[in-house]
Amino acid sequence: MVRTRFAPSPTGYMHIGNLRTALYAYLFAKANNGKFILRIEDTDTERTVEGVIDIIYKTLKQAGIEYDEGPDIGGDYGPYIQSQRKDIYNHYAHKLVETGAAYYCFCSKERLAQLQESGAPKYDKYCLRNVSLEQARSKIAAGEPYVVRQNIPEQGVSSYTDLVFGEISVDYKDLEDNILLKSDGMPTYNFANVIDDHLMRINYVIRGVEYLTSTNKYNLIYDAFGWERPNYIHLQPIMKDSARKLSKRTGDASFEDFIAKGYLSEAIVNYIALLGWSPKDNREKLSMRELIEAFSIEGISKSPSIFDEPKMRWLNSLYIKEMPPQAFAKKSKPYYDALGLESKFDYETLDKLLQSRVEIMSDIPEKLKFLDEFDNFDLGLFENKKLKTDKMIAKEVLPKLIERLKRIENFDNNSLFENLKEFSAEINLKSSALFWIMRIALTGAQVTPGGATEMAALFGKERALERLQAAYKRL
RNA sequence: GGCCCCAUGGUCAAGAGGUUAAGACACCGCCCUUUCACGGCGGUAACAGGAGUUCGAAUCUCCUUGGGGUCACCA
Repeated sequence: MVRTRFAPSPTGYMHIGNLRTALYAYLFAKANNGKFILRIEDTDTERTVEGVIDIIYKTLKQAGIEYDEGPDIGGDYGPYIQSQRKDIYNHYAHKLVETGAAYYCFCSKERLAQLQESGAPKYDKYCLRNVSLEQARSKIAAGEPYVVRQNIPEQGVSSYTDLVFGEISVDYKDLEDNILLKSDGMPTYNFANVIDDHLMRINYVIRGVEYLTSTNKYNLIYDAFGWERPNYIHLQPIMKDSARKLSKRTGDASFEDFIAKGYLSEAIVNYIALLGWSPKDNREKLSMRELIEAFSIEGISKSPSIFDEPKMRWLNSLYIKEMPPQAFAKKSKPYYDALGLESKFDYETLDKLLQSRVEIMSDIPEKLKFLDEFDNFDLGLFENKKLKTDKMIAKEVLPKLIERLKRIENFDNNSLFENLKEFSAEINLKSSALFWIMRIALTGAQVTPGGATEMAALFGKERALERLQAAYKRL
């Protein structure tokens, strides 16, 4: 049974890179009928931010990434919050010391700082060499603060096979005796991840490349306990540009920012799935179901990928177009309300016009700008070289058009269109030219979410005539 | 700087010794058309550089260059 996990530390908002890591771990588990576990890594009490755990729950839920075990839903291997597992880490830390794979260290921060200043490349194993286990135990019994350090062999090479990068070997001399258990009794990531992954039966560890090299150290701990090492899948980061990682700190959008911007969660998930992984076929648009079916390690990229919002926009527009009208209505309403359109316009009509033209929901205000920016539009817009229209022709046509419209009862798009098409023949003007003039006079905008008759229908007879008259007056 | 990793168009990416080097986004053009959008058709654009190996290299090896990661009582 494949078991993967997503193990965020609750230190800030969930950004796109984190979400993608969670997504891949989820997809891999589900692609193999396995389990996906959520674990909260809050061992750094300083950096832990209140309330972030809820954001994590919420974001995963919203993104459709369902975990089988986790803090809020339980499971057989809990607790799933590291700060609640302190005793477990302590137990194993002392056990590890007994095996010789770790040792107690009493060095002060000052000595450590001095060591570093003196140019030492890493910790010098002072306490391993100068403090016997018995001495250490009595110091601890006496209440002296201590940490537990990993005892990295002084010679040799460590290696393992990453499922995407292949064999990764590192010389032990390039590895440091990192702290496993801090003086506050909390474990560091270096220790907790191993203990928990083993205890929680995680057999595929999927995480960022920043752990690619240090995984060699973690394997030493598995070995010391006689535990089976998991499989590893390391992921390159998502970049803002070729030099910078995407990060909340540099003001890059988080999942919820994109949601707020009017992206659909399905589109975001779809897009980030494709950033660093590709299916064997050419599909670009995949549902969660399809992602699960298509996901495989071979498709994972070995190089970082740059986040490209225009492509996500395009994907989003695909999802918007296929939304049921009611779903679109639900999303568009807040935007209409914010523009103060309530009771002025028929939302259903607006929806029909906009659903195929909007890429992300927040495009709506821009697309509807012509509704209130009308009075002083540029009269030069009447000029259209291809259709051979200009102000003069508009001035000539508009009064006739107004008279004609006055006599039309049905102000729905189709009736208007048929009627005015005939009208254009009667006055001997190309229908496209007539519609151009009419649309400009009606909206004052070069670009509108629909043609002349659609705009007229949107305004309704009374307001359409008012606008046409106002435009005529200015000519 | 030491160590580890990576390198195909502007971006995402197929490609695993022999291809006219896919496809998508973006961009440009044409068509459709009551504007715009959608849709359809087409176009511009890439194997970082240099040595090898080989009959043959985007694919294998080495070097250079560029980029990323890592060297915390952070994860």
